Amino acid sequence: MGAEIQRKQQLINATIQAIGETGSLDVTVGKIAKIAGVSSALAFHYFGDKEALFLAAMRDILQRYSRDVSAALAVADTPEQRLDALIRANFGTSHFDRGVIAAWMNFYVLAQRSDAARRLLRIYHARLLSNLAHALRPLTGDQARSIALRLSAQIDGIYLRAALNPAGASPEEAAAQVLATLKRELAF
Amino acid sequence: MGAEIQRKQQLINATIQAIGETGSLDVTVGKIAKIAGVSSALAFHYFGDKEALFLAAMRDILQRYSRDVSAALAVADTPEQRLDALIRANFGTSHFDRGVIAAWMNFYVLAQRSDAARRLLRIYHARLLSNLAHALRPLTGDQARSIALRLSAQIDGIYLRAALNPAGASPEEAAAQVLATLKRELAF
Amino acid sequence: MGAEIQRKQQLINATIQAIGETGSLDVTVGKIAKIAGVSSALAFHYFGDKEALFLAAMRDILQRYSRDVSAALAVADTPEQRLDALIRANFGTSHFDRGVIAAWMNFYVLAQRSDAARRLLRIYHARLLSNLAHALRPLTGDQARSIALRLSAQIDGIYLRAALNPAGASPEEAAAQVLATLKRELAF
Amino acid sequence: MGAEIQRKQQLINATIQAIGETGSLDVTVGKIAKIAGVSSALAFHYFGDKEALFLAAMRDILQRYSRDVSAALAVADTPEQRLDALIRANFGTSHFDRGVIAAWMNFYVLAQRSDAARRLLRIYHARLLSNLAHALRPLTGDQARSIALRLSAQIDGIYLRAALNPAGASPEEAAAQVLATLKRELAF
DNA sequence: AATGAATGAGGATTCATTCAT
DNA sequence: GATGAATGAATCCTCATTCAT
Repeated sequence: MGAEIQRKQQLINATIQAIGETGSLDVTVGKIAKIAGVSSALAFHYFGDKEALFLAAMRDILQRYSRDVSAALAVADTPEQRLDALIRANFGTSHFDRGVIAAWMNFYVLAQRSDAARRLLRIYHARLLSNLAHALRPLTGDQARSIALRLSAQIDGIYLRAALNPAGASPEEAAAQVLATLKRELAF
Repeated sequence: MGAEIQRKQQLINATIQAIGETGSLDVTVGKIAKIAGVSSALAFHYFGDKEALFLAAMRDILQRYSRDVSAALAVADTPEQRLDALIRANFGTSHFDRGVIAAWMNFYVLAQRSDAARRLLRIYHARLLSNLAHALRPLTGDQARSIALRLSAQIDGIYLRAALNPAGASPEEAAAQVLATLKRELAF
Repeated sequence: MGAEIQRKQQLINATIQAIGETGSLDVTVGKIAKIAGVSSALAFHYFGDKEALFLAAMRDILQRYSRDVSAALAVADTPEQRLDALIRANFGTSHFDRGVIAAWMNFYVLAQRSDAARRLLRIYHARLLSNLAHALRPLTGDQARSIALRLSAQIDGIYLRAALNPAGASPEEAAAQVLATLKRELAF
Repeated sequence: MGAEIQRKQQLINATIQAIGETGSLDVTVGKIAKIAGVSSALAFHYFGDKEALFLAAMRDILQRYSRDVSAALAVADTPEQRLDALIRANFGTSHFDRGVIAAWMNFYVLAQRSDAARRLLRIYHARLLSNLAHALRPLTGDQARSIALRLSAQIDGIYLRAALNPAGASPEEAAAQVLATLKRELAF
């Protein structure tokens, strides 16, 4: 029982690591299993097929992200602090793990053909949007949703560039850009 | 001679179409060749291997985009018109062709492991940035580059969402969001 | 465990047979696998690639040959008997199996580009030479090695002709020729 | 017309060279043609198919060998000189060209399935045998043919070893071994 | 719960060969 | 006489997946 959860987590971690090494989903289940230290048959036993394994990994990544956000929001008292926390949460160092980056990029690809992936992505988008809008409302009223939209898109765009160009902007600078945009929105 | 160019273009178009149908690079060269109406051996004859074929397709997409941008800039007289043209050029209907979208998403994936892809992506990023900064300079002076950075990232982020969620914002609305951000930057 | 050894041996036997049917290494792994009654994937699973499979087959042939030689030497008491046994061991009927002949001919070809094959061939040459020289020493002293050299080369040459020309000399006649040369060497 | 002969010879030389570089017949006609500086289609035009091209190359090698033998015999006056010339002709430096060696090894392979190759090989064997026997007759009478058989086989066997082990015996030493055997036969 | 053994299906790539020009 | 263009047919090898144990 506990063993099952443990094995699954091992496999999920191995998946993220393996994807990170190749940069793509072209990783054999055999390789993932080897990293996890189990047989590939076990991966099928627990997840059914390869795509399910990848989705589980993505779900895991999103959950960790959610926890980060919750933790950050928990210690934020004012709307301004909330916004700051929300934005910074997207550029934490854990987001720049090779495996996590690769998972995200492939997630975008998968979202085009897999309903499950698309659904998951929508949820992430909606949650980010709603979090931002919620924090913005006291400050901007009706404009909240619209501003949240622009901010969240910019977050993804900046993440994309930072992730694909490690020599470029640092996570801190990346967050700073979004915060700058926020400042301008509030000033407007 | 002319035949070679023609065949190559056929294959490139077929590649984009095929990628669009699957949403991923998991398309057999055989399928691409069939769409192009030639043998798969010919694809190898002309491009060497599958990755080269895909890169050629991506290069083709970027070239068309460049042409669009140039054409749009050619009829813009003021800095404001320039910015408007640059932003709108990213949301033209051709960008929302299934094949083009799929190519972009997979391009992000490929950029993680293929030097050639990464190089190509950098060039695109740099050019967009430089175009925006150039148009901004007369209006914002020193701030131009920094603003351009935020705008270009937002362009990608908004494109990502629009592309992956056809039911969401329309291309026009997408462009409008970026223009809104521009307005706020200029007002600041 | 035992299954692995068994399957490998099946595949090796099938390889020898298949090579014998074509006379060359231009046999598909698929055909070999079919003869062995397993899937071609299994052949790759166990041997890695086609060349390794062929080398395993050649190693197998050489091992059987070694065993034949050992068995023959075991019942030989005098140097003369030893020499007779050694020479005859090279012309046993098992050497004239189509597959074995084909394997040898292709072995010579492979030896030109495969280090593993060349190494294997050297070992065979060295062992034959040393066996002959050892048996000759009591009879010829210092001349042993030099005589062994001439005898072993002649063995290969005569085998070559007998193998490629089944209508020519019989194995017995072939052995007789070498024994004749031995007689002359000893008489000298 | 003269052009045809020239082109054919170019292709034959290229074949021998190409085979020498790989050590096997696994050379593409394209590569051979490139070495020859012509199109691969031309090779087919002149030779019909790949095997015919290889056979032509082998025929060419055998002809040169024949010429060497004739030339050597032409200046030999006594039977002893004849034998010496015949034996040495088999170990001339031209026999140790990589391409020539590779051609021989592959010739043995081809002889197993190609009638044309087998026929060619028989002719070579028969001619060597007859040449040796002819030279031996004045010295050994009835024994000539039998001795010639042993010598010719030894020639092939020693060539095989020298060819496959360039670090081993030199051509001179190789010839010396056969001459030593000849001496013992004559002494017997 | 866990795996070793086995495979079907497929896919990239190669190459001898053809043929119109 | 000579070739560029084109392809059909293979073949090696991989891998997700299954299943008996």
